[in-house]
Amino acid sequence: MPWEKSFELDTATEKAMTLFWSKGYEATSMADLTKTMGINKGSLYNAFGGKNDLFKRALVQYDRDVTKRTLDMFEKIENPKEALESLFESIIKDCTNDTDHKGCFIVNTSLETPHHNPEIQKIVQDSIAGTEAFFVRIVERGQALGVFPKGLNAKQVGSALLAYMIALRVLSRGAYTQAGLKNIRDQALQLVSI
Amino acid sequence: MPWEKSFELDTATEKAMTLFWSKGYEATSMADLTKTMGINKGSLYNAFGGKNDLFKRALVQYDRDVTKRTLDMFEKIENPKEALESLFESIIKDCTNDTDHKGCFIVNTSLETPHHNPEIQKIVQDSIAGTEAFFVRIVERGQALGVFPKGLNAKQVGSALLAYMIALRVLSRGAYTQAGLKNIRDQALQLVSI
DNA sequence: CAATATTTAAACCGATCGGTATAAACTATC
DNA sequence: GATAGTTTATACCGATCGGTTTAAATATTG
Repeated sequence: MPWEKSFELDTATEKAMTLFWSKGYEATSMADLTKTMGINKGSLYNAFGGKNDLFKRALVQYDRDVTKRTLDMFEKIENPKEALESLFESIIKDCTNDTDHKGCFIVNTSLETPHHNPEIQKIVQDSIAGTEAFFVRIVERGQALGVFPKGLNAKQVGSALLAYMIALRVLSRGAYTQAGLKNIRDQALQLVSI
Repeated sequence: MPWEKSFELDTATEKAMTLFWSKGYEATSMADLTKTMGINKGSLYNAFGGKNDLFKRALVQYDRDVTKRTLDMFEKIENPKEALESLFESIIKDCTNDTDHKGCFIVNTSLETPHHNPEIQKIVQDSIAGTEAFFVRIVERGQALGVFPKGLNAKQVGSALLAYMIALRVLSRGAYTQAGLKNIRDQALQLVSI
C-alpha cells in the first residue's frame, strides 16, 4: 500500500462549509471552492464527487459539528433558564462577531429548500425538528425543576422558541438593528419567565 | 410622435418578480426572465437596464403591491385582534395554496442580503422596519381599544410579532410541518390575548 | 404612403459555469 | 531504487452566463 490521502476530508469539507454557509449554493462556484479548500479540482471531484455531493456533505457536517454540538453544550447547563439565556445571547453575539453575517447554514438552506433535492430537504427538516425537540426538552425540564411556569404547553412554547431563534438568525444577516434583535431575545426569554 | 411602448412595465416587472421571488437572484437567469416576461432580450435591457436593475425594480414593486398593500388591508380591519388573526391565518393559508412555496420575497431576499448591493439592502431593511411599525401600531390600537392587555410593551410585542411572521415565512418554504406552523401562529396570537 | 420608433429574432461577445482528461511531480511502501 | 497511488497544474469540454449588436419586421402617427 503506497500512500494515504494527504488532506483530511473533514477539514476540507469544513472550508467548503464556510463558503456555502456564507454565499449559498448557487453563488458558490467550483473555482471558489478549490481556491478556499486548497485542493486541486481533480482531487475534489475524485474525493467528493461533485458540487451537490460536496454541499450535502458540508450541510451534514454543519449539522453534526455546529448545530448538534452547540445544542448539546447548552443542554448540559443544569439550569434550563440559564441555558436559554446563554443560547440566545450567543446567537446575538454571533451577529456582532461574524463580520460575514453568515447566520445559520441550516436556516439559510431552508430558504433555498424548494430548489434543492429531497436529500438536502430531509437534512434541513430533520435538523430543524431536532432543534425544536431540544427546546421542548428544555421547557419540560425547566417545568420539572420549577424554574418555568407549570402551566405552559411545552410543545407550543418549544415551537415558539424555535420561531424566535429562526427569526434572529434571519434578521442577523443584516436586515435589522442590534436593538431589535435584543427585543426579540427578551421576548423569547419572557415566554418562560415566572 | 410615432409609437408608445407596447408592454406595461409594471406587468412585465410583475412576472419577473414572481421568478426572483421563487428562485432567488442567482438562480434566475436572463433566459428565464425573457421567456417568462414574454419580451425580447433587447427590449428587456432597453427598458430595465440589466438583471440587477430589474431585480431591484421587482423588489420595490413587491414591497409596494404586496407587502404594503396587504398590511394596509389588515390595518383597515377595525378590531386589531381580528386583524392579527386574519393576517397570520392568511400566511398559513398562503403556504397551502402556493405550491411553489415562495414565502415572502422580502424575507427571502433578506437572507441573501449580505451579497446584495446597499440599495437592495436598504429596500429590505425599510420594508422590514415598516412591517414592524405596522405591528406596533396594531398593538397600540388594541391596547387603546381595550382588546389587548394594557401592560404590554407595544414595541417589544411588535418585535415579537415580526419575529413570528418571519419564522412562519421561512418555515413555510418547506422545512416544517403544517401543525408546527399553526403552533407558532397560536403562540403569536397568545402574545396579545387577555 | 412616409416618417418614426419599437419589437423581434438572431448572431455574437468574452467570461464563467460544472465537470473531465492528461501528464508530470510527488510521496509513500516494498 | 522500483512500484503504486495521489497530487498538482493545465488544458479542455460543451453549456450557459449576463450583456450587446444588427437588421428585419411591426406598429403608430402625420
